[in-house]
Amino acid sequence: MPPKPESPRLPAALFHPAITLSSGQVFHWDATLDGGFEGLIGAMPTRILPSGSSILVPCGDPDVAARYFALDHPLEAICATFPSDPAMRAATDACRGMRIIRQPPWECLATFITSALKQVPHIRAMSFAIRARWGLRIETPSGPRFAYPPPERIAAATETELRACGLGFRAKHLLATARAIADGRIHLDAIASMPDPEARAALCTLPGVGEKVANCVLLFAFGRLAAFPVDTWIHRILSRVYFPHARNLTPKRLRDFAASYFGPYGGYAQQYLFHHARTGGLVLRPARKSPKILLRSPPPPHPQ
DNA sequence: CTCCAGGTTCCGG
DNA sequence: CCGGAACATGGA
Repeated sequence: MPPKPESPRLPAALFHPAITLSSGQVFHWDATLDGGFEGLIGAMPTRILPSGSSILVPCGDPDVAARYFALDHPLEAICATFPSDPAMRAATDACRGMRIIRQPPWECLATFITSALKQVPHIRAMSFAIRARWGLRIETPSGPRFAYPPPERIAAATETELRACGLGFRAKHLLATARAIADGRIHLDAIASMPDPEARAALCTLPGVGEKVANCVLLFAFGRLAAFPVDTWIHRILSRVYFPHARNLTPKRLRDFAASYFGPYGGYAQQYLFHHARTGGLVLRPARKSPKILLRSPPPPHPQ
């Protein structure tokens, strides 16, 4: 349905929803035919539609949307703090308007627990399966949607049921973490007010949460813009671009480098590098364990 | 068939 | 602190 003429309008001079919502920080939004997006912010049905230097909010609460999409982040100033090497500049140009959004902590944490060794489309599929099975059904103008189920709901599920959502070995981790939170052994809102190192350490006590997932939660839910998740892509980028001759890069060395090189908005820099590389802007061949050998002719058959 | 994916955990140097 | 291996599932 077309947006009503009186749709609330948010000023957003530098906000690119398509890049933001496809950049692998959140997984449950749908593009609409008119170039907008729809999804849930928590349990609030929301639709946004870019319109010039602002966005229309035909459905949902504009204030909630403004906070969720972090329209208060001073993007120009943030990008100005990035190091000015070629890779960083290219990524910054390619990702103009991408924002690090503020997700509800639990659904961010749970989703990234399921993300281990999965591709972005799989993470999305698992999120939808979990939502459809245990989430609150919410009617929206374009049909029903499902909120992410709270920890108590997942804590009451079985590992088998979670595996049926495609979680594999991640099912055990999500279940144990949901129970830790549902039982009150861990308080996410307490973590929200801790300094970065303490918050990171607290998150890492949860099953299925290591350095990388903890940093994703710090960055994508708690607005800790210096948090720098190192996944396979970022590992490749840092190795190839910044340590082209290093033999064995340890996680610790990459952490130390990232913290000092990318600065107070390292999380933004990380997300721009990640998305630019993942969308093909930075050509990075995956490191193969056994490099393929080019042959002039096909190898002869080799029956046993 | 093989390889890989927004990793974490557990184990032995 | 470091390197390896196991861990499920689905798509290329």
